[in-house]
Amino acid sequence: MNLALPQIKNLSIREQSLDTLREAILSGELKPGQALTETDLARQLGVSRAPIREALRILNSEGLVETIPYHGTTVRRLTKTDIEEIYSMRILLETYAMEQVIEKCQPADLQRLREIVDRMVRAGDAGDLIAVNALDRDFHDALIEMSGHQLLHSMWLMVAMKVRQVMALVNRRNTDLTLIARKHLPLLEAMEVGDAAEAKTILGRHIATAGDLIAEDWVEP
Amino acid sequence: MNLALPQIKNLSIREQSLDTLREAILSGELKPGQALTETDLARQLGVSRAPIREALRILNSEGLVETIPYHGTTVRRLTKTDIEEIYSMRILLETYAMEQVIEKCQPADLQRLREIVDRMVRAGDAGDLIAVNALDRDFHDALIEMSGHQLLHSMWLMVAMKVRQVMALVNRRNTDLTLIARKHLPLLEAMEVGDAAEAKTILGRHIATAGDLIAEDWVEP
DNA sequence: TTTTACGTCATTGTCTACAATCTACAAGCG
DNA sequence: CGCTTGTAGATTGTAGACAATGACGTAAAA
Repeated sequence: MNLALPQIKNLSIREQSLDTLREAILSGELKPGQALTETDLARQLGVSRAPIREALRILNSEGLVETIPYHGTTVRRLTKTDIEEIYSMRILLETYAMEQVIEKCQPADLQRLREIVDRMVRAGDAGDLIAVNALDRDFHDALIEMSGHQLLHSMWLMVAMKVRQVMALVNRRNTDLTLIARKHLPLLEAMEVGDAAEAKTILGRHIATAGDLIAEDWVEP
Repeated sequence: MNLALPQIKNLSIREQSLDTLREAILSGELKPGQALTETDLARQLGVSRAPIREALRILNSEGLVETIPYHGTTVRRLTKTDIEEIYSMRILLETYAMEQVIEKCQPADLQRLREIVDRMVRAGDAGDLIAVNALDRDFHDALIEMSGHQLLHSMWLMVAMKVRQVMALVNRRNTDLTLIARKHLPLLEAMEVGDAAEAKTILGRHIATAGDLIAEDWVEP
């Protein structure tokens, strides 16, 4: 018997609340400084306070919200220093992953990355900003994943979340999409010839310039 | 009026429970695989389940425990791979911190480190294992802190917790205390002359050998 | 006018009771 | 005997009520 029935997912209310709130924060729907009162959230999501509280504790330990006892929970504010730290940590984690991946040098991995970049280039030519961003995330996510380093991956998830949030909050200046996509090409080439030093340099610069652009005209509300 | 009265700490029950449980895990009192039933914990700590649950959610997102829905929470098991990952991450984070610290080169920082090492050497000569360990932690903690990188610090806290747990669980072979303490001396010298490359190399080896010793004869229960 | 004391209100912290779910084992059926 | 199905016990998930705390405004006193 195999009817290909869809898996029934029965996530707990806590998990659903957590996902909803986190998504709202990362998408910029909930802005830094915004107060999150448990009662309101519970009413809005149609649940009781208990699962909301547990979700908020998790978001707190993820560094997305801040809680002051008996005072309230707010979406964590992002300073310019935060941005710089996020991007410097990105460089550290990703270049390390790059090193590990090149060391193992699995052809299948390289092909997977190349496919992502190809699609990114096509999306860039088509002017599809959203697709380019999604594929860019996929690329860097894949890189970390391919390192096979679980702890690295979990740390990177934290940083990647904050990157998403920053990207959602920043007033995107008219960026050259085709340029972003094509910037990944020399990186891929360095990986294919196994030049770890070159690949790390390119990747580092790639991330640093992206971070600098954002940190440069970051205005704190 | 200044009676030097001790500060009255009125931490929430959740925080107290969290600290208690975390300490129990990191000290090895609660061993990997150990089941943590909310009702039992609540009864033992003399509180209700609600704050216990919130504490467990936090420990879960810190990676110290694992929760399976409707099944229970257990202390996370540590595999040999986990150990290797923990120590490789330590190297990555600490060498980066070292780079940052040397770049800024504050004499006061160096002096602070030297004081810690001096005390460590003395404790080593006195055969005080506990003091040596505490001072070793202080040293590496100070190094990270002096980098002034908050995000780095928060990530390092996660790794440092797991290091503590591993250290508590491993059957310590009769290590040469004076050797451990004195191993920090060449590191300090490299820092004082501002030789970043040398300092990073020494630090990396220092941590790697410590990790290898532990990973080597790690037996999973 | 300034300062202090106090009461009100909103919000979080905690507790208890009840519902939902899982595991394991026993009972029914071929 | 083997498989499925039902049931019991334990554990987690959720809800709602109540207590504790802190902020703010108001009024009384210096």
